[in-house]
Amino acid sequence: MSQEDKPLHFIRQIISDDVSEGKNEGKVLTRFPPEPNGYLHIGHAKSICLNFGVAKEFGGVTNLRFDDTNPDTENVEYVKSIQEDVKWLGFEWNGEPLFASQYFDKMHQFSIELIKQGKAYVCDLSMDELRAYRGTPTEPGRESPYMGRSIDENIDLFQRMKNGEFPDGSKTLRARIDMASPNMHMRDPALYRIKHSNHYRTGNDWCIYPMYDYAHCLEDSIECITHSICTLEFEVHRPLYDWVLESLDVFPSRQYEFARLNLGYTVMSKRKLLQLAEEGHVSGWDDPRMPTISGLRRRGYTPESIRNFCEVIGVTKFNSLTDIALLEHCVRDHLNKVTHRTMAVLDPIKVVITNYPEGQVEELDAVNNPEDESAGTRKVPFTRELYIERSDFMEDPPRKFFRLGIGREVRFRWAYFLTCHDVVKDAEGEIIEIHCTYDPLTKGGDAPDGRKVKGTIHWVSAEKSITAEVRLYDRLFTVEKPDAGKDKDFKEFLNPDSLQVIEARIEPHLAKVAEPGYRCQFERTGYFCADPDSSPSKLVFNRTVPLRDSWGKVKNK
RNA sequence: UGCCCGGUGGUGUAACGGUAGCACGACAGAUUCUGGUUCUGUUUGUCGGGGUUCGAAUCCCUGCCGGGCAGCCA
Repeated sequence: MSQEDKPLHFIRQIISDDVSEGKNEGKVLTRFPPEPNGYLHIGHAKSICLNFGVAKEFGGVTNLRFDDTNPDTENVEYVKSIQEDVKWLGFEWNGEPLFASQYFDKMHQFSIELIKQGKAYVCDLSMDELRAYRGTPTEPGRESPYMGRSIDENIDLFQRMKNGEFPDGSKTLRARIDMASPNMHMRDPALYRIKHSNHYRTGNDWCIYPMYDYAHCLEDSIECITHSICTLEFEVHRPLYDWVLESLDVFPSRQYEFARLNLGYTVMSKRKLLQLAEEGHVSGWDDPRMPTISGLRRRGYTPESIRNFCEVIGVTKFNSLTDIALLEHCVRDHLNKVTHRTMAVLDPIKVVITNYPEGQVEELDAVNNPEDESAGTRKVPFTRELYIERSDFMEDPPRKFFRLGIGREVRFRWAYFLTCHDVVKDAEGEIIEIHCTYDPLTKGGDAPDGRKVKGTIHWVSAEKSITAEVRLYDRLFTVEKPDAGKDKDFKEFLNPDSLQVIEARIEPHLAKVAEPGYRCQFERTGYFCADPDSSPSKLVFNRTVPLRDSWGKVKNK
């Protein structure tokens, strides 16, 4: 999609206006601020593409900043994976990765300033008491009995909180705003809580940690972020964001909110993804069925296709549910252009060519990618005994079936026209062999007499093909909104058939080229990607996405 | 029931007071050595009611519907 084609969604509009008005000297600085408490998913990709994309469009850059203000849930494994995923998606952040924890000293200084202004106080209310004092969305809260403490007393108490004199949960530092505000977040929100926890970066330097609402705006301001883009649920936090920055008279970063991505037949919360990984419903965060970046990567998705998806879904403030078909379209669209074709038989049945010489092997030329002539050709061995898909043969086919049947002639891709004459069955009546004859004059796939066939099917040599494990994935859940039910756990909707492992027969040349991460199209079936589990001695492929199948639709009618 | 934010075909979006368009999906056809790709066509929409205006998806009022807010999570 070219620059001009990109819709001017409301975030682009705001930034474009700011730049043309000369706000911040026309500079644009955004940030991507993940909390390192889980792996990134496709919803984060939307945010990444937005933040990095829009900054770049207007000549700006983007900071990668880890919002590590809660040491209980965060760790370096996540920090590492997040950096990998952002890079893999094709984005480059400004300078070194940044960490909220780098600013703990500054944030602490700022809070002393707030206390001195009379805008913050130490509160001894317990969590339960605070809940009672806070009121509800429809009823105002009540002022804390500790609100009237003197500035000196607050400074002393806050110092002692920092020094570790008090146990977890015994005190908080709170902003003094308005307990009667209709906005719950303005009812004297907690700024700092006591947490005697070891932080993966600051160790035991701190036993008080800043809350999101206090920390995030300051992180933005300290870095002079011009446009702080976040999701809709933070909309009601914006008055507090502005309150902190205005009270401290620091760089006025501005927060803008857009609707997070919801995708059908999956879940998008880190908590739920963690649950799936930890409880073994999937093999881990990078299981190819997961909507994580690492899962999609392992599944065979390309960064280009994910970026394109993030562009076409748009950016609005409307809560929507995006059709998974759109994501699949994006990956097919890209893979169609770039992947080599190869023949792989997923559910093999043997074909014997009764008039083909025993022991003869022909190396036939096959086109690698009809969409890209520069992809060249390869040799495929053709022999007397072949495998084809079981579904490509029917003993008593309906009229619309264009594949092999008794008395029917079809083209074997890049090879010959073959006509079926007979089948061999086992004791149960199951077909175990299909007997055909070939027409030597049709070598290469065309008949010199101009004869046409309705169907072309793929095949591999029984003798020369190799085996590979193929993992066929289906949607992880059986319903479009697995987490919609209030009384039903989302795991009740897990699809028991989301993974099917089969043994396929594939073209021998794949043994040489299919390094883990190698993507290709198995003709007529789908796009596949060699898994990290794959090795030269045991090839393993993941099905990224099946090809569109208009025959499947006809058949199922 | 308080406050905040939303509502355009089946889905996702565009239209910035002036012809409701695009993409995905679905359906039909053409092309094709992949029932893939490509191409063509069809289908379906401004939440309701008032107003302002020559003219409203757009501005105003009102109703309805959906989402968010009561962590010492982010």
